[in-house]
Amino acid sequence: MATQWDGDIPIYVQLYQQVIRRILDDHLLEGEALPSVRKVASEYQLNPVTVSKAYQMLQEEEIVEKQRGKGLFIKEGVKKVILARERINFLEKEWPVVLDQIARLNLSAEDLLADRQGGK
Amino acid sequence: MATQWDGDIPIYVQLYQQVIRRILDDHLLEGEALPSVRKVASEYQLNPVTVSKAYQMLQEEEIVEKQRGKGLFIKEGVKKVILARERINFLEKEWPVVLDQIARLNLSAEDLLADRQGGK
DNA sequence: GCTAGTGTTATACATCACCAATACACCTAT
DNA sequence: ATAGGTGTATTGGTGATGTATAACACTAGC
Repeated sequence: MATQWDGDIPIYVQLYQQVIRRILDDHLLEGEALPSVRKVASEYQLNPVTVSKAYQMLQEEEIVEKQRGKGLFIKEGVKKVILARERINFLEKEWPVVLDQIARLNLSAEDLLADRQGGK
Repeated sequence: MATQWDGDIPIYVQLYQQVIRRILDDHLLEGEALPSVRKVASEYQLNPVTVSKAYQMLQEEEIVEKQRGKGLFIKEGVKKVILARERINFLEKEWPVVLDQIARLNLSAEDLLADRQGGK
């Protein structure tokens, strides 16, 4: 889905982030298998090892489980954990920086949040 | 002021960003000289060439002007230009990504605006 | 003229992250 | 057993980053 890569971020990190996003968006469901490294690699014109590197991050974080010779599977109950973790990370790390920038640019966070559409 | 460097971003880019921020925050004023490369280098334990690299970016963007043998000086009228440029960049590139993430994490305006400090 | 201050350039160097090519180990089905 | 599907360990190349060192050209003050 990432039409192009952000040259400032390693591709395998972007792939990792994509999986996280797809889990949160219910495009990847718990219990499902990740697309194979070779499939992703051919889809994006990458080396399978590059994809594997992204998948290793997911294993280290216990988001995904390896079944030898079969593939990687999304663990049960993981969406909830990711959601909680990402919320904390966003609120503590990313959002304060954004707020700083908003203030520096003399913009209003209230206005920006109010102006979004489809918000509920 | 950056107590530590963000390992994911080249130091010279962070130095560049710092100058931009200091101009917007009125810590660096139009007409003023930038601190010399050697001073900054010694302050942060860096190589002068690394600092120079940041200063070159500022020259290429016409934010700063070289006076041979004297130093680099912030051009007049530049704050306004930077502010406009940064606003556009923020609204078109950064903010949409932030909004996406906010939606994905089901965060509300209350969550985001609750207890921030220094608000005006 | 001399000295000390500007930024810049050139060279060499070490290090590291990134990514690709290859080969390997494993599982499953036929 | 063979073929085709998993992920991955290894190796090597490339480029970016930052340092070290030195030299250069210019300005300012004495």
